[in-house]
This record gives sequence, structure tokens and C-alpha cells, in this order.
Amino acid sequence: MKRRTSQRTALENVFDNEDRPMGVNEILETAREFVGSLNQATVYRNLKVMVEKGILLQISDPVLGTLYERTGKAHHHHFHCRVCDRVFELPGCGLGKNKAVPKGYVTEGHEIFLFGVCPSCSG
Amino acid sequence: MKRRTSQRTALENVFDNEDRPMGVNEILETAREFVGSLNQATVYRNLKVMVEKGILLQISDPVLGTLYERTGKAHHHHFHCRVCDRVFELPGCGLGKNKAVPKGYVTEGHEIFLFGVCPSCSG
DNA sequence: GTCGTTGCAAAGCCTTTGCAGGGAA
DNA sequence: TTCCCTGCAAAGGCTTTGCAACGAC
Repeated sequence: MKRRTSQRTALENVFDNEDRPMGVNEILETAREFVGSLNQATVYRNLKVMVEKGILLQISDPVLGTLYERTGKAHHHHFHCRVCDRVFELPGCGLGKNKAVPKGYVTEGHEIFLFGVCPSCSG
Repeated sequence: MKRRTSQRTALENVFDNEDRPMGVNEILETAREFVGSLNQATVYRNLKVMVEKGILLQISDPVLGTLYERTGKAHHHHFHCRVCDRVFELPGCGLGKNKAVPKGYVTEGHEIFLFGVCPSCSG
């Protein structure tokens, strides 16, 4: 990732415009609004690089699979709407101090996924 | 799922002997100890049926992908050991009452994944 | 004997990779 | 001009599906 190309700028634009984890397909289609010829392989390659560089975070949705989001945000978790199948970021962390695990387990991190209906779909 | 075959018995044995979510490959290899000729496609087909019947639960590990576990257990969450890459079930739920979500979100369920080192690997 | 099940192979996704041409510096 | 990056197509995993043979009942 040493050269600035229109493809990479397109990908960054996508994440600038949508503050929400997205899958490869959505990223690809949105990015093509900027660079019509954008290829899937290029997207995969760049997403990988951006994750390694620490610009993006890879998360795993139980239904949608791999999603990508910008790093640098406050600790948060994810909400999957079963109606529109979009994932949203929820501020804060509902994990109580009783997240205590059984003796012998050493916890280093956690990921929480909530399921339900989002405001747009329940309103 | 109307006929009892040796293949299905083998699959049930696997879940009887290991109280831990497992991936297709591990399930297949373990089940082959009972039925050597067991085919991958058969495993996929039967796991699917068992999930539909409510015997098994399908969960999604961020690293390992799809895993299967027996249903009917108390509410619990999962712990992924980064050393041995096995997943364990942790009793109870550390999600506090402040799992309150922003206005407009309707929560119907949740899934928690903890990451770290398990007793066998940290001891 | 029926017809649900299995094994095998082919096909379908999603993701990665090899390669030659194209473009940033 | 250099050589990083892209597009294209082929190849790799994982999972599903079509089909003929098998076997539970």
C-alpha cells in the first residue's frame, strides 16, 4: 500500500460515507459508484491490506459472514437487524463485571452480537 | 430423518462424547471412528436436518466459522482459545441489565464470544 | 418392495492467487 | 523508467445438489 490509486480512494470513500460494518459485496457495489471498473479481487486485496495496516477491523456476523468497519472507535458492539439484515454499531458495552469466567480461563477480549429489529424497521 | 442409520447414530455419538461445539471437519473425523465410510455430504445433510429438528444449534465462531452444539443446555456463551483453537461453553451470562440498547432498537437475542486462553493451555 | 438415505462426483459460493498489462511516482 | 497495483481468469476451500445404488422398515 505505497501508491495512491483511484481504487483505494474509492474504498476509503465507502467507509467515510457509511458508518456501519459492511460486507465485501456491499463495499464493492458502493465503491463502483466511484470507480466503475473496480474488480472484486482488488477489493479483497485492499481490504486485507487495510486490516493489516490497522485501518479496518474485520468482524464476523453469524448470518452475513465477514464484515469490515473502521477502527479507532470507542468500544462498542453490534446489532444485527433481522428485517433489513444490516448491522449497526451500538455504543458502550453491556458486559457486566460478572463476566468472570470459570477458574483457569484467561480472557483477552470479547465480541457481542445482538439480534432484533432496528429503528428503521420497527418504527 | 425417518430412518435410523448407522451414520446418524455415529453423529449422535460424537455429540454425546464431546460436550463442546465442533466444526464439520472435527465431527466428520470423529464420526468416522464409528462408520469409516462416512461421507462429508452425509454429514452436511444430517447436521442440517438436526438443526431443523432442534437437536443441534448452529453457532458462528469468528475464526473457525460454523460450529454445532447440542441444544437444551442452560443459557451460556462461548470461549475461543487462541492456543488450541477449541471452543468451550461457559455457563451463565455476563450481559448486565444495562444491555439497554439505544432508543428504537428491539433486542430479541444475543451471542457472546470470549477470546483468550483455556485452562489446558494456560496451566 | 418402497422410498428415505448414502456415496460419489459435479456444481455453487466466496476468497485467493498467477500473470501480464497499466499507471503512480 | 521502475515496480506497485489492477483486472482477468483460474484455482482453492467449504457447502450444496443430482443421481444411481443401497438399505431400513
